[in-house]
Amino acid sequence: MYVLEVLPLAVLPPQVPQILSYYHDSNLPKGAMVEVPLNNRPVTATVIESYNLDEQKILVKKSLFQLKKISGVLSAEPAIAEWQFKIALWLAHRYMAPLGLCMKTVLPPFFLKTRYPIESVNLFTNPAFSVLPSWIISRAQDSAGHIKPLLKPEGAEQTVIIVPDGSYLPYFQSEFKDFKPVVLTSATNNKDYYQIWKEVASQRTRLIIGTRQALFLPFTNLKRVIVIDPLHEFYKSDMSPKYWTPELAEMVAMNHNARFTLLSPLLGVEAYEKSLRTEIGVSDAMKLWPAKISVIDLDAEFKQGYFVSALTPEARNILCETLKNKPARGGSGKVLIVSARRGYGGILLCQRCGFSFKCPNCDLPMRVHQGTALALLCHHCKHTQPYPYACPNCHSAQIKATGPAGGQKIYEELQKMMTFGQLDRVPVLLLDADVAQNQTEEDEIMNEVRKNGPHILIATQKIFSYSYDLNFDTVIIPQLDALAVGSDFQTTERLWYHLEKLADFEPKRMVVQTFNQKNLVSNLAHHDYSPLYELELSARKSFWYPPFCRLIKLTYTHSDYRKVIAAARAAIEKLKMASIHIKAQDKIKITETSPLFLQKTRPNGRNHSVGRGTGRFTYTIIVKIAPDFAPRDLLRYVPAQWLIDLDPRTTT
DNA sequence: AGCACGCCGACT
DNA sequence: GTCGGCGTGCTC
Repeated sequence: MYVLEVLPLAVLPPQVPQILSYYHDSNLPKGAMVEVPLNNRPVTATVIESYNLDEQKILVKKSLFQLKKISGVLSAEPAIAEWQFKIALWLAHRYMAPLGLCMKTVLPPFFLKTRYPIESVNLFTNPAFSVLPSWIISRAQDSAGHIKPLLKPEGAEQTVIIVPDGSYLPYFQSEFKDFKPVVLTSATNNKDYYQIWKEVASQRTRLIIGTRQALFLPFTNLKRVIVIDPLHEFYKSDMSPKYWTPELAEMVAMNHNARFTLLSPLLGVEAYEKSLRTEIGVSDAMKLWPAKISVIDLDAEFKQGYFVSALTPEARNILCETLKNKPARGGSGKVLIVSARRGYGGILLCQRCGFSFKCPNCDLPMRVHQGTALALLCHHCKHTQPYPYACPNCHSAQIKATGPAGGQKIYEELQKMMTFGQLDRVPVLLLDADVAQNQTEEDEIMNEVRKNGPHILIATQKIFSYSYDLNFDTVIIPQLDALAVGSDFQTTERLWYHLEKLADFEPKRMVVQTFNQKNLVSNLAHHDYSPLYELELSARKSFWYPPFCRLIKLTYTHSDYRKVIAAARAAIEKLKMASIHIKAQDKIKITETSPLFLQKTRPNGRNHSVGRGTGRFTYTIIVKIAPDFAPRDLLRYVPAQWLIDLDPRTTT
């Protein structure tokens, strides 16, 4: 009789051991696949270790519980390679995620459906995390031009280029077509995926371009890992394990002793800080801001009473000029207006009593939208209701929309200008989540924009994905401040990032309207970041934010308000006790927020049908820990059912 | 996370 | 009587 230590490919709660023991009548190698009974249901599992029961004299565990027999063998040969185990372990450890889930994340979608080649090349001869410089090029303009010198077409060396999402692919695919790249995305079907897998394993492929799952391919001679636009928010996985793709990419690069390169429009505060301490190479290919920037002070405009439309008179003039002077200046006459919001305008407020119109489901402010008529739409649950004509609280008719103008409002303003002959008639296009509900619709709009001749495109942040293969003569930001609303300690950094991304459109003119960021913009124009980083770092230091601490986001969701409060109290109490118990009070800070009412996201089984409301409450606890404190030591005490997000992207 | 078990209300 | 909703607890 043998005992198998197996890892079930299922989600096990963090406080339960992730590796379980079963009986089997024969020996099985690591990576073999079995089916085991887990809580009376069959689950696939992979063998981690097996030993002969007779040889193992000290089986203390045996007294604690009755071992069960495995219910079947799916593959007596290893189906999971050592390198896949290694990545899964790293993910589980780094992000405090269930190991079985991490294993599943690493495996290809055709796993157990088709036999696939198991890695035979002896990898990982290097000690983990050997010191290897990370190269950061803080300029993404002409990305392909920066990458090409790194690639060597001869030999069998492999390079992987990681992009945030599929919209980056056409540009890179065509730029590197001489290298015959294979492309892997979440849209790749199983058959193609399998083909790519085999080609990569046999070193027939030298260049792989893909989204994050390309990091799980069976590289055999990986020499370069390049991450495009590493500050992009899409790089944070929204499903557990919530890994940060550039970090995973760096781990993969280290395992293969490959050169690791980040290509970003902005270095970023944390990388800047890292570059002060370590030997990472930073190369900034961008010395001058390409555009002539006009900064317009919205405060002053407001005081003068001109502030009635999304575009100030100066912005309108520059817009008119761009369209008029296009042939003379040899430009394309294309204008991009970056709107912060979907829809028509901001939120609705009663001017008399201050009543604000909130979503009956979510308790979040409704946004003004323009359909066949003006209406209110909840951006969270899509609930819609007619535009009110009076305040339901005080019956006053003085209802006013406040907040930044949405794309629809800007569109309307431009149409008016054209009707009154203030602006040349050119096609005006709108790109936001309302107009482009799927990729096909988005492609249609973007193809229209790419056509020759002047266009005005009003777009939300969606447009940033196209910064590699699109140019605009003029870029207008009606309200810069609004691009970072809802952000937290990273607000300033996000604004720098957005501005630098806009520079990738290589505009000749840029108009930035802002309330609070006048100095920021003029500093950017000189492209002198060090003082900005130093200032930002000192702010982060005094408020104890990354990189001076690490953040952990804990969330609890339930439909019953009282349960959320009770769970939050209990969790906070437990964590505080624990930090005293492990004598780490000075390394841990626990921040509690107020519960937020949210629309339920998925109607899954239990836990949410108390009362007749459809909503769910979410409570967020932010824990700050010192960088040298091991998160595991505290997170052991987090009660079950709390979601753990280590190094979260946002704190809300 | 799933899924079984077990306890109280409606109904052929 | 028992069917089934849903709260509770466990996973070698």
